[in-house]
Amino acid sequence: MAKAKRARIQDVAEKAGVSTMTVSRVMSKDTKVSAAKTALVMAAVKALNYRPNVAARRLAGSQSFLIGLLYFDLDTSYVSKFLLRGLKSCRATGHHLVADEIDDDIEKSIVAVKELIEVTQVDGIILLPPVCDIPEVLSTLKEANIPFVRIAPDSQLNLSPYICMDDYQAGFDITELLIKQGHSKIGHIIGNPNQGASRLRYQGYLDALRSNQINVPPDYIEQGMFTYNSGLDAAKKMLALKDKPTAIFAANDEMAAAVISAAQMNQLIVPDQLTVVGFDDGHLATTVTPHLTTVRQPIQEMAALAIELLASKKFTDISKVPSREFRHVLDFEIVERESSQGL
Amino acid sequence: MAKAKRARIQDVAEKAGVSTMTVSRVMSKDTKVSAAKTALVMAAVKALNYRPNVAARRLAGSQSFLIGLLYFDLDTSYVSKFLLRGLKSCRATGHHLVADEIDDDIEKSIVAVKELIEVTQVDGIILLPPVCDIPEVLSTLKEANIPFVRIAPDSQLNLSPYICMDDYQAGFDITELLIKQGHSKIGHIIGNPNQGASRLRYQGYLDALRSNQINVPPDYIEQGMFTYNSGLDAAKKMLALKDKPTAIFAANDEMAAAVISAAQMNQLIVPDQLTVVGFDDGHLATTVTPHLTTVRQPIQEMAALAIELLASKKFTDISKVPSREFRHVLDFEIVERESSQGL
DNA sequence: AAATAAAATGATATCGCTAACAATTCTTGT
DNA sequence: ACAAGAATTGTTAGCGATATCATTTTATTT
Repeated sequence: MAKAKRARIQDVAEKAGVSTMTVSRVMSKDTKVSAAKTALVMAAVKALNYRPNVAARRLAGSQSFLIGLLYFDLDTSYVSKFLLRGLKSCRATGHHLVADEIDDDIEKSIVAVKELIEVTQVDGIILLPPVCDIPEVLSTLKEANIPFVRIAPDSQLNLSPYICMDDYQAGFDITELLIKQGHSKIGHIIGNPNQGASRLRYQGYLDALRSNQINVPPDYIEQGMFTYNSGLDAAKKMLALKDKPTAIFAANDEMAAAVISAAQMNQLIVPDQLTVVGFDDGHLATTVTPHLTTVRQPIQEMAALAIELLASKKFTDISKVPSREFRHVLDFEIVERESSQGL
Repeated sequence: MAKAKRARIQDVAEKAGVSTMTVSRVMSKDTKVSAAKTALVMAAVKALNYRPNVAARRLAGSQSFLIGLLYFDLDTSYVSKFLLRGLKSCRATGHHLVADEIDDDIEKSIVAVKELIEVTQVDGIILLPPVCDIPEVLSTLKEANIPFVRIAPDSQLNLSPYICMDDYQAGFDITELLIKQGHSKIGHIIGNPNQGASRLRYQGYLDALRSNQINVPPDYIEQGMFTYNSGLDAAKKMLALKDKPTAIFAANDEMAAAVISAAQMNQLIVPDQLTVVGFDDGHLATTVTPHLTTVRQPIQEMAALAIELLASKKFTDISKVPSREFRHVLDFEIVERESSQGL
């Protein structure tokens, strides 16, 4: 079987007995084409295994098929997971990803964003946390009238479509898991107060305790910053208590890893003498010993959905979409590993 | 100042007083154009700030302006550093990156590679370690006659251009740093024996000791696997010795982090009672406490160079390039942090 | 210096698709 | 049932570059 050349739009048009424009319309799902012709075209597309030539579309049309990604390099693992999956999804739609780092120098970053929009002509932009909550970035995008999707934003939820997971519920569930295992002396290390997720996870923790009629002393709750060091400090304090907790829920894996280190310094065996659970399921979760029980964030799924939303052009004219359709909540998953155990 | 539309090749041609083909030739550095015309064109290009339209080039020409990246998800931080920088470099040349994961299922992976070549029509491929040493992948690429660049390959160095750092020298230098600081009881945890870098770092360590007339007992050398756990086991053994080392050089940061944990379990203060150095300068290096003294791998620089090589088309016809030009060695850097200290 | 070969340059026809508008068919009100 | 308007479909002309081949210029040989 000789390798046939890639089918072109004309081949499809001929096979379906319609004009190329009709095929083009079907492919871009844009204008309305009668159901009958749509079916004909779809059949021809499938038969010929037709996939539009992206270069030609870009040249002829007004779309660039480029999607921008703005990130802040706090957590490389988060960014890279997102990126790798995003790249994959892009391939399916013929889009390409253009990534740009936002740093502490907001002014300079804004210039970079503007350049991204003007020079690269992206069709849409994805904002990773915490970029998705920088007012200057948001207003720049609004002004430029560029569609954008935010990942796990913390504020101004009616501003754009966004994708998130239910941090509150996850905090609740993982705390309740500990309770079901017989723990009642459960400590918590709160995450960086600047990030909304910290608050939600903390609230979930509190409510899980409350709904099970469990009281914990204020010493069982420490403020962390999502960093290893902050987790270490918090854990040291908590483990120095006369009546120490039997389980500690850290608001991310990095701090949970620190709790394990602190426990080891105190000759406490995890999980026998102290249960530790984290949040994120990043690389660290399976790096430290014992491996962390944690909440798996659906980062890959978020990436796929973000690309899909932007590619669908559903939000191209954002004013036509009721803001209640902005919210996309993805499921999380609790991954039980060796760092937790019943009493 | 009204925003002028982007200059096209025709604008440049007119301004330079030549044909569009001449401009095209200059832009793609392909055929020879007289020095005089080249200068004219370059001047016009600069004056108009002309940048070729990638979509048009792709449509008209035979290049796809796509570069494939094959990775194996061993070390997310490595991949993502590479990716982020690669994406940036691509923007400059108008290329795009298509990433594909290779996993343990080699057969399936080969299919994926073939698809990458045929469907995506990449102009070239970058192989990250350890993909760059999988014979099946290499032979597939050779057969398809696709230009490729390997990053830190271990074998068959005359097969393709490659980019690496001098692992041997880095192992030598960091060991000598410890010696200069007064250490002579220096242990080493060897990396995964399947990766050539392990051997080179180990050899550098040995030679640094030898050239300083230092002998260490065989107990000071342990085999690790580049994983945290393997490092932990190795460190425990070494720290249980009656005459323990005063410094340990682990062949990567992950194992070095484990050494620090082991030290803490043994009530040893790092760096006062034990100096620990790693290799990589990944995320972990500044996550653990104390921060690791380590060798910074020039990953970003490697990414930039890889894209540059592929974009330059210098290696399009690999048979015309003497294999001595394959080798590109980039400088490393020793980063001193708190985990090391003189005696 | 004429003849020939080699190198540099230019003209033209696409590449595969969509924008913009023209033509056709289908609704619908009266 | 017929005209006016709405919805669908088709026609044509590029988008901005390169491939290919034709032409001109320059270098080389005798």
